[in-house]
Amino acid sequence: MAEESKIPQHKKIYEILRKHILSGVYEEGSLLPSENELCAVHNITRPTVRHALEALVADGFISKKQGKGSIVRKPPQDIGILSISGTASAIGTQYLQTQILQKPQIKPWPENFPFELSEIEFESGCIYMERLRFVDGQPVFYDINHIPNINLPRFSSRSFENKSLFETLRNQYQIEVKGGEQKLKAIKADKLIGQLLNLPVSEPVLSIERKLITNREGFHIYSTIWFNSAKHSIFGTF
Amino acid sequence: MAEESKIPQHKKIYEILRKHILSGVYEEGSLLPSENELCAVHNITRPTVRHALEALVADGFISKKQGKGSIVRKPPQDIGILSISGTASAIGTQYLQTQILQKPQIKPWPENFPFELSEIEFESGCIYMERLRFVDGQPVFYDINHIPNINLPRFSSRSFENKSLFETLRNQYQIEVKGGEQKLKAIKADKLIGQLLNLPVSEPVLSIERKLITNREGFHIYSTIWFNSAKHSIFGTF
DNA sequence: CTATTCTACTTGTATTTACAAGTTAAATTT
DNA sequence: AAATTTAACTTGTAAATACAAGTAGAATAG
Repeated sequence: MAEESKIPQHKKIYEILRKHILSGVYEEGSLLPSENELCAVHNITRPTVRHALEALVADGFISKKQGKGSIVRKPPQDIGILSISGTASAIGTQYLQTQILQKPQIKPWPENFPFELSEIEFESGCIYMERLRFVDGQPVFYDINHIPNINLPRFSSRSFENKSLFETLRNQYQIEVKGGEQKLKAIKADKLIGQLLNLPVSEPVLSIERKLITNREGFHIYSTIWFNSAKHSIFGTF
Repeated sequence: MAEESKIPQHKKIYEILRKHILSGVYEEGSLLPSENELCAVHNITRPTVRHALEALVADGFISKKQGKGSIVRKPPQDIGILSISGTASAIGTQYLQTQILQKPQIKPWPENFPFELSEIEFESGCIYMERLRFVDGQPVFYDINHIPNINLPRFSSRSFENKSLFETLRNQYQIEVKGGEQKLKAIKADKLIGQLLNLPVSEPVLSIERKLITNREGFHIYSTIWFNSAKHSIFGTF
């Protein structure tokens, strides 16, 4: 047989599965054939199949669950149009100063919370905090955070002045952000935002609402961020 | 020896290397110990080491080069503060209509182009195109694209009405977007942008400037996008 | 009928082995 | 001295194998 295959096996399997997911052969939420089935069908070994599947996981086409299988996800259609991947550093922490406007405080969830909460999240109440962050002495962004008060001993007494909230969660509580969703908008600054960010009212401000998914099932972090983009941009690599 | 290790080996190696990169044991741009060295030091096998390294690649801590080694990257510090990862679908292509304002056209690069170009990019000129995109009959975003005119036969005669520019590049030319950088701002609409997006002048508009890195070395895609966020948000999962 | 156990699946972890292919610098040849 | 070849690295691909661990449904015991 003529070996026209310069592309590796795992890449071929990746491409086949990717195409099938995008073209709807496998429906969203359904299971991919098991790794052993894929081995048999394509006549390759399991490590190779797993290599392909890991790439599909990394690219968001599937998620895997031990004992169950590989679940087809909503495909990241329209890739690149406005989409962003990877991890970005906004401005660089070294020049970023943080002022805590509201120390972590246990409260009930606000009414009309823009995201749907699970029962356990709702019953546990939330930890609320507000921060204002400065670059070169000028306020650049203001963020409020809602975190479910589930198994976070001593959290509200920790300092977040110079530490990243997320590094603390990772190091002290083994909570890692796995992904999330967000909405971006350009809006006019209202009176409060204008005051905080030192901007005239109705100047454009970038607003981000996000829900972050963590490695703890049902544990989400909710943030709203207002960004003063007059003198700075949000810069990100991905 | 007491086996207190419930966490897998590859995860342990990942954590060790991650910590060392973040704490500056390995400088940016330098090489990690080779896979075989890591095997010897930690007394594990190469597939396990590679598993850990693949995770580091996925998380942006290193990049790898065959024959050379694993290169330490600028760590994605400040993860989560304003950072975005994964792949997002902005609005969903099914409701998105595209109007080509300027068909792909070969031009020299504009003066004062905001990004630095490689010599080969500059000498080849660029393919320029403008699109206006609609949701529910209303203009939602306007984008201009600069693509280096390197080995893209028949490109300027292709239709992009209903296809994603990026899908075309992937399917017809095997060009894949591997990453990139971008700047986001909230700005006031000027006269032109206001006209195109059907907005009063000085309404807030979201602007994105991006440089995309592809699997072709030295081949980048440059885009500027203006987004009307009055009635829609940019929504993304990651 | 209910609760438990078992079994047959699934993916997860890990070793061992072998060769291919790209990179770099030393050794050799011209 | 310069160009070429070689050797010693590096990561990339891929097989064969084994067992661990989670899931779900069937079989069983109460």
